[in-house]
Amino acid sequence: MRKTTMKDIAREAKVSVATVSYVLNQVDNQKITDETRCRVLDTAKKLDYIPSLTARSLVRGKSGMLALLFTRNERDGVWKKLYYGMLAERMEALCKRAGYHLLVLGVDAERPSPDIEIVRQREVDGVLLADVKKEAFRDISIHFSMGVPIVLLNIYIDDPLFHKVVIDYRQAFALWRERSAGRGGRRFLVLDTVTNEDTMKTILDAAQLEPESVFVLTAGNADRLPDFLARHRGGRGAVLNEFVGMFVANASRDLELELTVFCTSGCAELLPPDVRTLISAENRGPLDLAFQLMRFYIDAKDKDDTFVGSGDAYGEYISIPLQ
Amino acid sequence: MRKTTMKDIAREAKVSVATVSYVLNQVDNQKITDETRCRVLDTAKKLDYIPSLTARSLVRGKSGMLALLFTRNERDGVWKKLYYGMLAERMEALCKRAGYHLLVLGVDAERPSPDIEIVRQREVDGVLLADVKKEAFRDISIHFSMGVPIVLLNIYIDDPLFHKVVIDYRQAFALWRERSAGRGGRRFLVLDTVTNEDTMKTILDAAQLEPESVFVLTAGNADRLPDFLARHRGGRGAVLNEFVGMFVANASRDLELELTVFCTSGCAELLPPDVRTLISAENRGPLDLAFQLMRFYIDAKDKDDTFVGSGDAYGEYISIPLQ
DNA sequence: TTGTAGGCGTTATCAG
DNA sequence: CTGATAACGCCTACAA
Repeated sequence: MRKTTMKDIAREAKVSVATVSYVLNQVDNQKITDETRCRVLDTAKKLDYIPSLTARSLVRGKSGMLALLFTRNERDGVWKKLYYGMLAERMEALCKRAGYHLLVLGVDAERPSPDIEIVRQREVDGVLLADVKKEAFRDISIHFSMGVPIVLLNIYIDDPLFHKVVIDYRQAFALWRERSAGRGGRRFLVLDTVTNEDTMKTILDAAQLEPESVFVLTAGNADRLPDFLARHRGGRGAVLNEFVGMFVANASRDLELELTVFCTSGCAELLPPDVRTLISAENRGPLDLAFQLMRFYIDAKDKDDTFVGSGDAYGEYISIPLQ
Repeated sequence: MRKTTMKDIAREAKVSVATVSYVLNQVDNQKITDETRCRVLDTAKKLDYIPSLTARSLVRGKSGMLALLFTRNERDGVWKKLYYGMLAERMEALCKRAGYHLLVLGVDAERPSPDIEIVRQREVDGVLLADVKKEAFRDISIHFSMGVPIVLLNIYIDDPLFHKVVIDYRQAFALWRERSAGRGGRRFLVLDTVTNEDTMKTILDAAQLEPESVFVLTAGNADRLPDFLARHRGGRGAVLNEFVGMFVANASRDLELELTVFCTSGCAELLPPDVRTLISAENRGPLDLAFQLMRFYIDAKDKDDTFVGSGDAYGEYISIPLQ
């Protein structure tokens, strides 16, 4: 037995498919008798009708799906995956509230193009992009220059074509230095891998630390972290994101460190009470703002086709301060 | 300027749409001249042709997407979200290798039906289901009784209709007791919220512990964990999953606990070296097996329509031992 | 070897 | 108020 379609309902309820469509979609500019409406609704229920979002997408030219894109990198450790996973989980919640479905797409660091194409193949309505290689942007701009609204999440890149929401690292590190000024001890920084080169550079510039005081957690070097931390015994450490923070906290027992974790994923609860935290205002992190921005551009595009791609509001960074 | 379609290519390359389709899909039962093939391929590239997976889905009757479903519960703490997120991240990797795209779907604990319907609306090809309420299964079986292959991930339920991959908790807890037999101290258990009642019961039965020695981490009670742990100073603790494990490790400094974490998400690296771990063989956890199983049933269904729904191989638990 | 045409399930534009 | 009917982009017998 095939899936029941509108045609089936129409036949059963003695009306036309058009009428069925009107009733089921509650089209308001069409007047339908209560009697027929009920008949349609009833037979729809009786036949266990399931609308086909595929067919709808085809005719509407958009899918009702949003995509989360992130780079899959060999060097990335578990912490990065936790970060992406959390992003997905939270984005799904946002999607649900907004009436969208979420497509999660890992992009191959070496060959980004085919993965990125999927966005257009599936007619995704909007994209959030997290941590992508600089070189990939050539491919990306080809795909997105006109068309799908796309917002970059915590990526610093000199391309006015994209909307960007970023952590204000300069401000955050300054605040960290200020807050931990009263105490002695060497300063250091522990962070996750960052695929995007410019973003990494921005972070390191803002940190104002010697290279030997910076530890980048990769898939393979976690065993060297304890040594690094021991060398900074009694020091003041900044840690980028909650997941790395949790790990560092665990690895730094009895080292009398003053840890400050930059909470960018809204999971400050994960951290033990003795570490300090820097959090975005009202706990509205980059994801929330990026999502909101994306929706804004989707709506704008729906209203006015000439809007997107004209370069109007592009190119601005939206910087999120931590406090 | 509209999206380029096959028709555009056909016109430009002076062939019919059928030929274009044959070439682009590499249909082998059709013989195409190398000359025309090249011409088609070239013009496709020139016109920047993007195939519409939407249209393809419509005609094929399936979408090329797999779904990860999980319940969103008010009581769930961050650890649960980490778990789901990790699931999503890893499942995406599996999907990519298998040539699928991943749809992530959070299900409202109170009103599961509408969320579950999406699977059919989008013509998803297969589903992995993680931790769903018992009552939801009535709705679920309506949707899935015939049709989409679905595998339950770590859910104990007395319904022979579903394929299930579960952790063998009885075995795991027995192993834990055996491994930690040499040491004194009270035993306890810390675990995440588990939405599915029968699963929770199975776990607690296998643990063989008094209620007061079990701590279920919810969104609101993390602050009471230190007290709980302190009451078990010097004891032997089992912890369910790496994320909770990390948190407990952090919260139990100087309490001289012997912690054993049941690693079900393949993230044992997250844990400090002084905690013990129980891991699935070859690090093939529930997710990997469930995914494999799902693919098997998808293939079976593709080959033979009468296969699925006949109840043949349904109802069996696939139990994963830890070691 | 290539072309024609019907259909996949919906939506939307016209007529009635 | 309701009904035909033409798209949407692609696939695939069946013809030529």
